[in-house]
Amino acid sequence: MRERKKLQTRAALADAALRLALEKGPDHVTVEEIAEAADVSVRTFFNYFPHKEHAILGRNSEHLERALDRMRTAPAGESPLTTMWYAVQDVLRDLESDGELSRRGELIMSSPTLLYQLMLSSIDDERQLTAALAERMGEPAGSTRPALIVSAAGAACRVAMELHKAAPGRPVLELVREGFQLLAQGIDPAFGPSNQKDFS
Amino acid sequence: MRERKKLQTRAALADAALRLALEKGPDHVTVEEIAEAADVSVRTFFNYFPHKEHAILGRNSEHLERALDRMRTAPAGESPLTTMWYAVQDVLRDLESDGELSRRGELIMSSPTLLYQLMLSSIDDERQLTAALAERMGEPAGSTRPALIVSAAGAACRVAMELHKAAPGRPVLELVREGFQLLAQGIDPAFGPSNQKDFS
DNA sequence: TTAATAGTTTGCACCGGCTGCAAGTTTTTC
DNA sequence: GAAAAACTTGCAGCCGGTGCAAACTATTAA
Repeated sequence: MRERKKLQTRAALADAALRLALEKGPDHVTVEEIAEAADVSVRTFFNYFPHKEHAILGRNSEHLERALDRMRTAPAGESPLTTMWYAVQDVLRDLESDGELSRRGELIMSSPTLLYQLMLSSIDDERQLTAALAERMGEPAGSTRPALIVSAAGAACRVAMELHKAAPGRPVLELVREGFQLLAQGIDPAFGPSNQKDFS
Repeated sequence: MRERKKLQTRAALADAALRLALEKGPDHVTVEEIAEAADVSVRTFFNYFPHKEHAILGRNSEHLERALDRMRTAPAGESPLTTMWYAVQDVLRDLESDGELSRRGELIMSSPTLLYQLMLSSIDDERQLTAALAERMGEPAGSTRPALIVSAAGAACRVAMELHKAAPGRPVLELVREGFQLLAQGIDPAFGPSNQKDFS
C-alpha cells in the first residue's frame, strides 16, 4: 500500500528530526540533515512538513482536538477554569508519558523556540478554545472572561515551565496547578487604581 | 548630532515598516521594500532591528525602562497589580497617539507571525518586570505570584487587543482595565478540581 | 586646517528555510 | 501492458539573516 509507505516516511522524518534535535539542539539542525537521515530529498521533507518545527514537534493537532473534546463533554456544573485545567493536564500528561513523547517533551521545555511554537502553533487553536469555552459558559462571543481564561491559562503554563526550568524540584503540573489556583481566586485582591477620571 | 540621526533613521524604518505592513500585510512586505522606503540599505536595516517583525512591532527599549522605573518609584502601599496597571497604562498611552495603537494591535492580532514574535520578544521583558515586581513585593525570586502577575497582565493586554479588533467600539485601555479587574478579583471563584489523588 | 580616530553605512558573499515548477519515477487501475 | 494518478526529486529562485571588510562621515586632537 501507498498509505503505509507514506506513514513510514513521515515517521522516519519525524524520528530523525527529533533525534537530531536532541543531539544538536533544535536550532542547530538543518533540514538537509534531517532529510538525509531519512533518506529522502530536502524537497520531499517539505512535502510532509510545512516547517522544520512541525517535524520536531510531531503531530500535535491531536492535542487541540482532545482539549476541545474535553471541553465539550465536560460535566455541566464544572467551572470554566476547572475545565481548562483538565484539558491542560491532559496535554501535559501526554507530553510527560513514557517513550518518545517524554523525550520530546523535555526537548520542548528546554527550548523557547519550540515551546512557543507549540503553544502558538496556531493562533486558531487558542481562538477555538476561547470559542468553545465561551459557548460552554453561555457567554456571547466577544466577552472578556472566556478569552482571558484561555489566555491566562497559557500564561500560567509558561510561568510554570519557566519556574520549573529555574528550579526543577517541583513538577511542572504542580506549578501549573498553583498558578491556576492563584488565577482562580484572584491575583491581587487589593487592586484598585484611583484614576477613573483620567478616561476622556 | 549623531544620536539624532540614528533616532531619525530608526523612526523612519519603523514607520515605513508599519505603513507597508498595514498596506500589504505583514507577510507580504520584504525588508528590501522597507529599507528602500526609508532610504537606507537592507544591511542597515538589520543594524537597527534584529528581525523584520521588530521593526513592525516598533518596540523600543524606552518603554521597558519606563515601566521598570514606574515600578521602582511606586508608592509603598500600592498593590502589585495596581503598579502593573500604571506601568501598562503609561506604555499604552504612549503608543496610542492618533490611533496608532489600535491599528498596530489589529495588525498584530491578525498575523500569527507577529504575535509569535511579540511573545518571543517579551520573554525577556517579562523576566525583568518579574524580578522588579518580586523585589517590590518582598518575595523570593522563583515564587509564583509575581511571575504570574506579570505574565497574566501580558495576557490581558493581548486579549484586549484581540477583542478590540473584533469590536472596535471600546477603547483598548478600557478593555485592558476590565481584564485587570477580572484577574485581580479572580477569574473563576468556583475553580476546584477534585483529583488530587491523581498525583502520583 | 589637518590628520587621526571612532562610529556608521554599505556591498558582497554566503547560509538556511521555503516554494513553484516540471520532469522523472513509482504505484495503482483497467 | 498501457494509461492515469500519486509521489519524489532536482532546479531555479525568493527571502530572511549574518559576518566581513571596505568606504564613508562625524568627532576630536594637534
